Amino acid sequence: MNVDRERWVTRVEETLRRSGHHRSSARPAVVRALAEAAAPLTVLELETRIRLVGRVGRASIYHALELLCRHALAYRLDCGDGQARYLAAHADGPVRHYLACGRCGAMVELATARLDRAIGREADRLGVAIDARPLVLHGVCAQCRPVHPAR
Amino acid sequence: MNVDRERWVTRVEETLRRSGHHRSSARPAVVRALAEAAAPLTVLELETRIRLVGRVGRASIYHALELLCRHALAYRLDCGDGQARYLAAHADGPVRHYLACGRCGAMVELATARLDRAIGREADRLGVAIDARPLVLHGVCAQCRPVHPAR
DNA sequence: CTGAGTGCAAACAGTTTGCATTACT
DNA sequence: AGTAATGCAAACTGTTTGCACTCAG
Repeated sequence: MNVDRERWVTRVEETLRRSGHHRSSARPAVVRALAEAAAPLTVLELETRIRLVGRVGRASIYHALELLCRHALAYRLDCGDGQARYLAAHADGPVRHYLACGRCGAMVELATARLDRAIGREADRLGVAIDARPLVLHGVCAQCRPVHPAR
Repeated sequence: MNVDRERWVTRVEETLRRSGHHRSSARPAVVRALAEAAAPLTVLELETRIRLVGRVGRASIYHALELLCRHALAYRLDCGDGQARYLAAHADGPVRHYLACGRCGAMVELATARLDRAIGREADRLGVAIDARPLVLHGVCAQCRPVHPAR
């Protein structure tokens, strides 16, 4: 929702400002692109979107993403295709998990509750701590399935 | 267990033989190293172990692993540290999931049942297919936890 | 003899880093 | 003025590929 995105942008700017970071051109562009993204984006996708507005060096994008992740303002996802994807870390609610469709490449959002509960129980049982970070499962989305398109 | 490993090696050799693949020096070394591994191994780790016995080119290791994965005889795991890890795909029982300890790097095996059930339900609900492949969660293992070392 | 395997070296892709320049505060 | 950000270019890392040579079937 748009409100969430606004709120996230605000939180990012405030967090970084309080940490003594300047507010210049490149990073805000990355933040804006991440905020408007419907799904996790690769660095190249981010760059493409940002280039629609202005020129930004790739190194700056990496710098910005690293900063965001370090402050837990964004997540870096590993989708298994050799390039990282980045996602805004909205503060409200639990982390979202995704299904990466091996056919069309879509990232389908999964319901978290059940999964998180199972993960939490397993963590308790083993006495380990499991990070609350987005999970990427692999499979085939509903649209791409050969039979039973829905169900 | 050793029986499983033996069985896996046999299955690998038979599967590849039936697919018209030769049986030469490098690949069997990779298979042996994978069979004896207690946890998923990186290519470098594999290479190191293989070098204890004889010389094998890195390209051959990659070739062999690609072949194994293509035949679903091994899994390639993404642990988020930029290098793939490989794991023998034992035929018996469900896939194993792991916790990668962010502190010591250990790969702790998780119980699959609960997790798989949650994943299966979510797949049904959304009408998607989710691959049965090993999952890598991130966190801190029991030994590395600051408080509550066990529990 | 044929087709697969091997392994060196070179190519590649994504990411990271060095550093001089620019810009914010 | 002082400190962080930018962005080019170069370095790095893990992985893939081209290819000549070797070897199993």
